[in-house]
Order: sequence, then C-alpha cells, then structure tokens
Amino acid sequence: MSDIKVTLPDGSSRDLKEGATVHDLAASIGAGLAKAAIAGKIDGTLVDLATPLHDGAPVEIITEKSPEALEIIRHSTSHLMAQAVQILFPKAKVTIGPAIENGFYYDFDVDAPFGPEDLEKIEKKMAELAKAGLKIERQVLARSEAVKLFREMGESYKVELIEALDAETVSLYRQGDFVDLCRGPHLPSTSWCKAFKLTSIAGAYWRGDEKNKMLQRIYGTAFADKKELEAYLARLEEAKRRDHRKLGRELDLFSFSDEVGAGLVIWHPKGAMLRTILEDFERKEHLRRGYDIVLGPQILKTELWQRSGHYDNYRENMYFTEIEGQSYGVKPMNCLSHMMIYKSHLRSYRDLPLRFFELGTVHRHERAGVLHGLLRVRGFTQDDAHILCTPEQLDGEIKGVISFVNDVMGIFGFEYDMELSTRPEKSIGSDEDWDRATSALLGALQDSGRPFEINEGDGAFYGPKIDIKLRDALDRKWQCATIQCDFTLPERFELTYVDANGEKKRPVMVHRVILGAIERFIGVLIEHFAGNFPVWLAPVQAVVVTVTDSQIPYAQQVFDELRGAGVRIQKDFRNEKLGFKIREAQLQKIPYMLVIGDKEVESATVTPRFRDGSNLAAMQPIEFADYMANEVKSFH
RNA sequence: GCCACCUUAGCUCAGUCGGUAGAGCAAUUGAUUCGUAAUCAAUAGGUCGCCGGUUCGAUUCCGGCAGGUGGCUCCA
Repeated sequence: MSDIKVTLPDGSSRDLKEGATVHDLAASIGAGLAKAAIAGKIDGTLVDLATPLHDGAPVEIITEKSPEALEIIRHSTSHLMAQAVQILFPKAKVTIGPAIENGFYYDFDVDAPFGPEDLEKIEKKMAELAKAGLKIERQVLARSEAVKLFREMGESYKVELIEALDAETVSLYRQGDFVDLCRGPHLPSTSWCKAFKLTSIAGAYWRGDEKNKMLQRIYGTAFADKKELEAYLARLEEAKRRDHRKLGRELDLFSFSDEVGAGLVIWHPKGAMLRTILEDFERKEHLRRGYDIVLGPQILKTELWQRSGHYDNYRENMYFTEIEGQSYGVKPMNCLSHMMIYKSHLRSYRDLPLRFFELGTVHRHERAGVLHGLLRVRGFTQDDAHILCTPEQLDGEIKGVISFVNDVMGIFGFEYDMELSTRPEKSIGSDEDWDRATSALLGALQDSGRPFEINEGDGAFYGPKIDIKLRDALDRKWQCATIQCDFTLPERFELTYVDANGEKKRPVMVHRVILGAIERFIGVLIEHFAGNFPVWLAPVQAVVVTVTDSQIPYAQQVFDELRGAGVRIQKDFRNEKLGFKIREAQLQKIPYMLVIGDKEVESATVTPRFRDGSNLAAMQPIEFADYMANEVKSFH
C-alpha cells in the first residue's frame, strides 16, 4: 500500500497511509490536536473529520477556535434540534435548517404550532442527545436511493428538495436514528454541541413563498462554549438598551398611539427638534450640490397615478379619497409633482441636469405585520430628489449621488452595505431601457471601488436601483439611501428637452434619497449613538442646573444668555439635590450640564460637566456659547 | 396579510386556580436649601386594550377586533 503526502498550512508536509482521514492526520500531529479537531479543509473546501485525504492535498485541521468552526457547530446544532423535535413530535416533517448570521434555524411542518413551553422541552431533549455523544456519520447515496429512503420515511419536503437537485449522488448525515439530507460538513459527534439556546418560534413559508404552506421555524444559536454563548446573550441584552423604541420613549422623542393609528409617528418636542436639525442639514447639503428645493401636494388625482403606472403596480400600498366626485390618491412617492414641475416649461439641454429636491411626506399602506417602531412606518418623509438629465449625463449624476451618500454617511459615522437590485417580475418598461439603466448603475458601483452585492429581481417596478443599507442595534439591515434609474416615467409623461440641434429628446430620470426616510434614519441613528447624540444633533445640548434656590436669578441670566446665543438649552431649577438633577440630565443623555453654585455666581461663570462625567474649567457663559458653536462646526 | 406570543396606574412589572387589584419609579402637596448618578413624608392615580359570549358573577375562561413583540412575505 502506497503512502500519500499532504501539505499543512504552515508549508510543512506529512506522509500518511493511503486512505488516511483528516482525523488520522490530526492524530499523527498530536493527541491534543486529534481531540480538538472537529472538521478539516481539503483544497480549501470544508469537510468532515472522517473524510479520506488524497495525495498532494493542502489540508487544514479545523478546531473550535477556527473561524469556520462556528458555522459547522451551528449547522450541527440545527440537526440536533431536528432530531429532538422528531423524537418529541414524531409526526413533524423536516425541511431545511441552515446556520445563519447569529445562529441557526430549522423549519418543520407540524400539525400544531410550537409554543414557548415546547422550546424548553426540545432544548432539554437536545441536551440529552448531546450528552449521549451520538456519532454523526456521512453517507453518500444515489439520488434515486435517497428519494426512495425519504419517501419511505414520509419526508415529502426532503423528497422535493432532492428531486430539485441535479447531482447524481446526494449526501446524508446520520446520528442515532435521525437521518437528514445535507451537504455538510458536520461535527464528528453530538457531544460537540455544548452551548446552545433556542431563541424564538416563527412562521415561515416553505421556500419563502407566500403561496406555500406556512411552516414552523425555530431559531436558536450555538457557540463553541458556554462562555461565548453567555457573552452573546449579554450583547443581545445590551442591544435592547439601545433599542430606539425604548430610547424614543425614555428621551421623550416620539410616540405612537393606537388611537391615531398604527405606523403613524407623533413627534414630541425633542424628537421634532432632532428631525428639524437633520432637515436643515439636508437642505444645506442639497443646495450646495446644485439641487433646487421644490414642494408638491399630498394628494394628486387618481388619473395621474394611473398614467404613471403606480395605480397598476402600487395600488395596494396607496390610500385613496374622493373629493367632489373626483378620485385622489395620497402620494406614496414624490416623483409625480417633480415631473409636473419639469413639464411646466419647455426645457433646453442647457438646463440639464435639473435636480428637484423635496422633503416629501408620503403615505404607504404597509401590511400590519411589518410595522416596526420608526424603522417601518406608514407615513414618512423622504429626503427625495429627482434628477432629470440627458442620457450622456446619467453616469456622472449617479456617481455624484454615490459620493453624496458616502459624504453624508461619513459625517454620521455609519458603515453601510451597497446592493444592486435588478428587474422584478412586476415591472414596466422595455428590456432595452432596463439593460441601459442597470449597466449605468453597475458601472457607477464598480467605479466607486466599494464592495457590493447583487439582488436579482429586487428592483422597483419602474427601474433598477442601488440600495444602501444600514444596520440597527440587533444587526438587522435597513435600506436607507437608494438610487433608482427610470426611463419609463419620462416616457409616460412625455418629458422632453430640446437638444443642440433643436430636436426634442427624452430626458432620463434618477430617483434618489440619501438618508431615505427621516423616520427610519432617526431610528437607526438613535441605536447607533445609543441616544448619546453628538452636540450638533442633540435636541437639548445643555442644561443649567442650580445647587440651591439662591442661585436662581443668576442661573436664569445664564439660561437667557445662552438661549439667545443659539444654544439649545434647558433649565432645572427644581428644589432637588444636585446629585438628583445630574442623574436626570445624565439619563436624558444631555451632553452638557452647567452647574451653578455660589462659586459660579460670585465669579459670573459656569462650570460645564460633560455627560461622561468629566468637567471643563469654569468659564464665562459667552465662552461656553463659543465653545459649543465650535463643537457643532467640527462635525460637518 | 401569515405564524407564535404579549396588552394590569404616565413608566417598569407583581397578582387574582372566576368573587371588580398591588409595588417601585414618575406625578401632586409639604418639609428640606443640601456641589456632580436617586432627601424625607403624605396624597392622588386603574371600566386590568376594546367589543361580544359563557357564568349568579369575567381583569381572569372562550371568540372577534385593535395595538405591540419576534419572525415569514413585502418594502424607505
């Protein structure tokens, strides 16, 4: 029997007997490694520990510490959960159960939905099975054999999955009496599932299609050890403290009311202030980039929505009303007024590009189940603009918007993901226009030099788009900025410009938002800063705090002076101890507290205390006003 | 819209195996005038989300609706 030679990541090589597995290799290196090994990587592909090696292969041993380990652990834990579920609920049919970003899930078809008490039972059973240390073994079957096997077991979803595959053979994994169709790799034994927790139950459509049966999904998470699991659960708790819905109430920024209606935000003074600051910022940033501010009405005649295609493609998301026998639609988008503005004049190529900007409030009938704090609402204001340009100007305009987005996100300190969404099934316009628009966006993305993903079929009904997504405290992605190309609406509204030869040409339209919806952006912003807004955004920048009643006259003078100097300031002259007032200002996350005691009265100064507990030196109120103005300026 | 769960005072939450409810904080009043994260006391505050049903009696059990939470689908 001949020997084989394999290469390790450090460049060294090992001689092994033919047929030797990854585990044998680990054992040949050392007993400790053999014990720690959970999988391997041959030729860059993850494999089971029991996989035989071939001559000349580069091999890597995967232990719990390897970056790849977590996914394997989670995937195997999802199988462990499926096994537990089938023991406890023999009628449950298994479907799919992958590892995901923060854990794993498994979808089951069961007679009765799971309840929270079922999770406990399942978790307990999983612990038993893990303790039993069942060997997890891979088996390769011909496709027809596998279909037969799963059909006999009554696992119709697995049969459907296998039939959809075009491979000759499929792999199965067995642990005890449990068998699952799976590519793997998996842990060598269930005893490696040491730290897991089932987190929630949810309904999920088979294959993600609303028309299919709703399955029961159980989410869970797993880690290499209990400590990491606990650290993760602690992080989740921390994220809950940053939740914008909680902070929105605590900081008195906004509220919702079931008497007003779901998904409709009520902005309290501080929230409205924050919003106003953002809106002022936006106007300034747009004006200096050559945008014109415009405004359109909230409702427009239904005929106009029919002409634009919204009525056919977006009606279910719109609100309609009737006035004097005329049907009107409440605007879900701002583009129509902007097009009417364009049409109000004969346009020359010399006028283009035209960039119409509107902080446009729109209403969309979002389905009840999708509403989520400020991040998904039914009435919201977009920092919306429509750029009308010649086809030649399109690339430059798109690039301009991408750099606009990049500048603004930098000011807030946001990381973001970019995605290109292509033509959906329900859409209008010619293939040719879609291709042109898509390649324009793609080119701009490639030029930006930033990584991006492609979402096939995820575009708007009128054109492809670039989506820019931010993450909330729980790492969920939310679309904020978007750049959408549109050849169709200019066509439908017969927009034209006169070119250099005196001929009428069709302009191209770009729909774009930078922050997206102000509501959503503020939601993400609150979580990003955990409510600790930088001075330029803080709705209240400072609070004047007296030590005792005797300082009130001077403190009032300070308050008046600073408010006059443009500082967003509050006063707390209550008859409470200083510690109490500091604590409240701290909980309100107000950046500066101006403590006024006898010392300050005497020297006509204020002593600013920053919310991190540090103190600035005593200074005159006017000096503090300058200091604040500088701090605001330094942000943008 | 679909699945599961939740809704008790302004907030956070107890509680009643069916006999109309309690705490802490907040609020109000009084005392205290106290220099960097909670001064003390008293008072007030609830159709137990809404509408029906079962019952002698429902906040509690059942149904519907509304609102919310986590997902699915859909989207800024």
